[in-house]
Amino acid sequence: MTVADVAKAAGVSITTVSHSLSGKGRVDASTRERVRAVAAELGYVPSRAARNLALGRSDTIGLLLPQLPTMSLEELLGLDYYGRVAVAASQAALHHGRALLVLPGVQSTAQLRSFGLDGLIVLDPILDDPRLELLRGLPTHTVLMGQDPNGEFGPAVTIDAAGSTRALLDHCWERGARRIGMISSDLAWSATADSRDAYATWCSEHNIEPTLAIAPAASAQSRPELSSAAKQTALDLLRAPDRPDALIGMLEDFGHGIVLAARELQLDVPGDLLVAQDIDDAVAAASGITALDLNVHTQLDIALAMLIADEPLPADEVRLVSATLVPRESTRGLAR
Amino acid sequence: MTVADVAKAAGVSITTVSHSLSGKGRVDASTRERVRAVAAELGYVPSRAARNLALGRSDTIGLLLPQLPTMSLEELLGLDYYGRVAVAASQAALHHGRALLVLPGVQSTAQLRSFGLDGLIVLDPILDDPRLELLRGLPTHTVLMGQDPNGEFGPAVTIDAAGSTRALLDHCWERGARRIGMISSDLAWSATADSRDAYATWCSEHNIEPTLAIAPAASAQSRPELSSAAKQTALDLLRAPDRPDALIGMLEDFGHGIVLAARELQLDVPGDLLVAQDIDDAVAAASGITALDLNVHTQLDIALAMLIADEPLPADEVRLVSATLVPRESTRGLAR
DNA sequence: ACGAGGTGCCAAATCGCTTTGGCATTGGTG
DNA sequence: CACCAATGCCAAAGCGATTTGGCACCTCGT
Repeated sequence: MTVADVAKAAGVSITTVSHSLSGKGRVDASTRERVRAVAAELGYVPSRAARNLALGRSDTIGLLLPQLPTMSLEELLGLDYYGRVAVAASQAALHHGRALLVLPGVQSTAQLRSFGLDGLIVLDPILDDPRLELLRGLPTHTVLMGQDPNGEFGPAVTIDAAGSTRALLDHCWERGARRIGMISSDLAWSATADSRDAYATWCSEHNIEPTLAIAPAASAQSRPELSSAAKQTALDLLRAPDRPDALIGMLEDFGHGIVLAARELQLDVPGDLLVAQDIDDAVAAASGITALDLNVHTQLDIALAMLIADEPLPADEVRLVSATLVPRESTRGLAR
Repeated sequence: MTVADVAKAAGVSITTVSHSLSGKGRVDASTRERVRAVAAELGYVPSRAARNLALGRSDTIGLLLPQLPTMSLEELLGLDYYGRVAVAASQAALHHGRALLVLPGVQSTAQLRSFGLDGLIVLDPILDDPRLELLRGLPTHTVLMGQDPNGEFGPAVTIDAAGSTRALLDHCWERGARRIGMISSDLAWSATADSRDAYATWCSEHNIEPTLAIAPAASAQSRPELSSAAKQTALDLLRAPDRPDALIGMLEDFGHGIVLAARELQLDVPGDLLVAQDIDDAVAAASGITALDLNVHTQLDIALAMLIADEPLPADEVRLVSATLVPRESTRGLAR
């Protein structure tokens, strides 16, 4: 079933069929409708390969999933977040009339090029991300989703890490916490650094001594290790004299780890300790842990709009998206 | 950068370049290596569109995500499972040298055809699935992942629902439970029906009165409603005289709902009640709920192998994959 | 009545690759 | 020496769409 078949059936030329279907050339309205009817009748669907070749574009966008040096791909991708983004990105792309290729573990520029993408979303770049090297000289338009660690690539769409962190802190403050600690990770996301800075600033504004601990995540081999790393770190903090009355976990599963630590020390959440996490997920929802919704759909809509835009965007174009606080049981309020 | 450029640079014909790179025609070994070197030097990557057009295939496989009539796509897709499958399928496809398109919410056959797929995985078909209608007369090879509700389409790869259910039951039995109840859902997956049948059979084999309850999931609008539906159902069962000493939840979040119910009734898990779930996810892992690992990677490997196989598979080819029991705290054992 | 300008349609070139069929050249054989 | 087969290479014909440029015809305005 090709244009030629439709042309023959409609008694017109191939050109006229193409013009009729695309609405581009000069075709009599009645002819155009007739051709369209014939095409529909025959169930004609244009060959994507031929279109791509003729038009020089593929209407396909890639989603480059992250890689961490130590954590195996399987484990890392076990994080709900990446699955959610993959599905949400596919939806958004379809919505914009594009197809989306999910790309985990792409190794070489050649492989990346071989997909003939005409747009690429790079998810959660980290410092010295090996993937960024692949992008050099790539003819494809690229948008980072997450913060650019070197400030070298762009454009990007990212969560307003500072604002989001402050939202979490403010929320705990409102609920009565006065010694709010943060458990960050050693992952080289620059959002991590921004959040810590925001935390330090916020503390000094509120005349609070910051309590920042780093839980080892970069060396974790599996997902449960993330929460137990957070748990150990939380235990140390909570055993200290003058223990925090609120703890914020800055990675998936950290909130849960903190809750486990509290339980072990027989501390009530939220009676003795408020707990929050900087990213929402199924575990946080199920455990009633207050968290930030990163508004993945919004981020992806923006990313796609940037990719699809006619003129290429300036490399320093960075669009910030605010996270939405989802208050839950874990920050309802301290006992007194 | 085209074959013509490489040909010119290497001083050979286009044919020779093509043959050298594909290793297909008759080319002198030294010439072939020289051409390859030149191509690598120039960073030549063949145009996928041109390949696809010439070869008449796209090396691209689609993953058709499920749709439920009532639950919104966003909510349904919020289930971790689909995100995990999407990412795992992408990995598997890449591994087989294919690209994978994630397709949520595809509406028409025409849209489906427009992607020029040469393989399609249909995830979790339900009874009267509107998507199955789209497949009629589709030139594309199709494999169902999940059970075929009408037994009409095939081939398929699916979890051995009966065997898996029995594995869960046996596990609870070994851990001392003697009144094992099941909370199933009203979703029209045929695996659901198979599991219930297996449950009935198992019970009669063990001379046990079955305790089967159906929690409303098909009408749920959001994910938390799933666990609260399971919770309500569990409450009813647990308040009954001669309450079950084990409950198995047959849908994501059901295990958690059961745990919530037990907590509300001050029943200890696993001291007073064993809890298990038929599908593993982050919440089950975090809550220490015993669950079945559906071995998504294995299923996908098989599905891809079936799609890629040279001769088309018989429509009744169904490959069963066993689920793996992941024992956790929730079934450690009853108090006495 | 004649040219200008607009309208409706089409033939042919193009995108970049694969593959068929054929032409020399070489090497081995009777 | 003549013949056949094998080898190395290439020109050209697809794949199925888009798009350019041009040909006829029609309709005005003068």
